[in-house]
Amino acid sequence: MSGTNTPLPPFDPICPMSTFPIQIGGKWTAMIVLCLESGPQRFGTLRRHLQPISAKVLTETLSTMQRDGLIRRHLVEDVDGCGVEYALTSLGRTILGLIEHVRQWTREHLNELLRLREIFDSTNQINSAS
Amino acid sequence: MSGTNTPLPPFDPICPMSTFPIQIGGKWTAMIVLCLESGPQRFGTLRRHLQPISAKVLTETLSTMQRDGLIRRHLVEDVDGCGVEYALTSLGRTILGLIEHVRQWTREHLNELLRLREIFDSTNQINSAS
DNA sequence: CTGTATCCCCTACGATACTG
DNA sequence: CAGTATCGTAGGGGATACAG
Repeated sequence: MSGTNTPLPPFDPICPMSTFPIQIGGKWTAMIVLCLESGPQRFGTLRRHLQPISAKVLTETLSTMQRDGLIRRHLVEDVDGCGVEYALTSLGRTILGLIEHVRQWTREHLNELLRLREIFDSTNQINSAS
Repeated sequence: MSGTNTPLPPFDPICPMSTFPIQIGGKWTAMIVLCLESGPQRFGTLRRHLQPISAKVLTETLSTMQRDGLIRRHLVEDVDGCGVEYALTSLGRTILGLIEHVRQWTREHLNELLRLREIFDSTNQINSAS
């Protein structure tokens, strides 16, 4: 009823690039590709969907992706005026395959990596006091 | 005879991460994994092999990789004294698969991406004079 | 709604010099 | 040979405010 809900799910925790950074393009590129997988999205929708992202960074990333031919931008007619939509190109869709491989690796091996990291950190007590 | 040549090829130009950054770990992580694919390597050999890398960054990267269980470090006996060798662990070997996928994507799609980028840049003449 | 324009900050990365 | 110790830097990312 309220109508302004995001039409997409709140965003699935993907491969946690913070713990082991496997990055495709910028920090948000892969997530944007995933957001666009099921169809074109508006700027505002992407923004809400990617939550803590700033307008500036989203604009920058989308611009770079358009430059590289990963997405296409087109205007849409809205009730209250102008709107913009972003859609994956066929080249952009090829990124989906890459992401899938990354996610698969993550599913299979990230836990072990994290476990070994913890063991290493607790073995070599580097920082405890100053 | 001279003996100090790098036993490995000068380094194959991999997926040019500078033109389209697809990064696994740090800037050099993937390349180090590739260097170690065919067997353990000494610190100095890696250094020469990765050429413009600084000792500090190489040390840092190797340390991180060891922490994450991607490589193992062990001492070796040399003619003139101490030496160190780095070798891939089984977990580290799983990265090879990831890299292969990235390289395949690169082979198949990077040229098109670069072409589209050039077209975009020449169409939107952004920077020419001030 | 869809962006620009600033400003700031932090972290990789790099250059250089020095040590066991 | 295999690193440490410093110092410096560039740029990616973030917060906030403003504009068409």
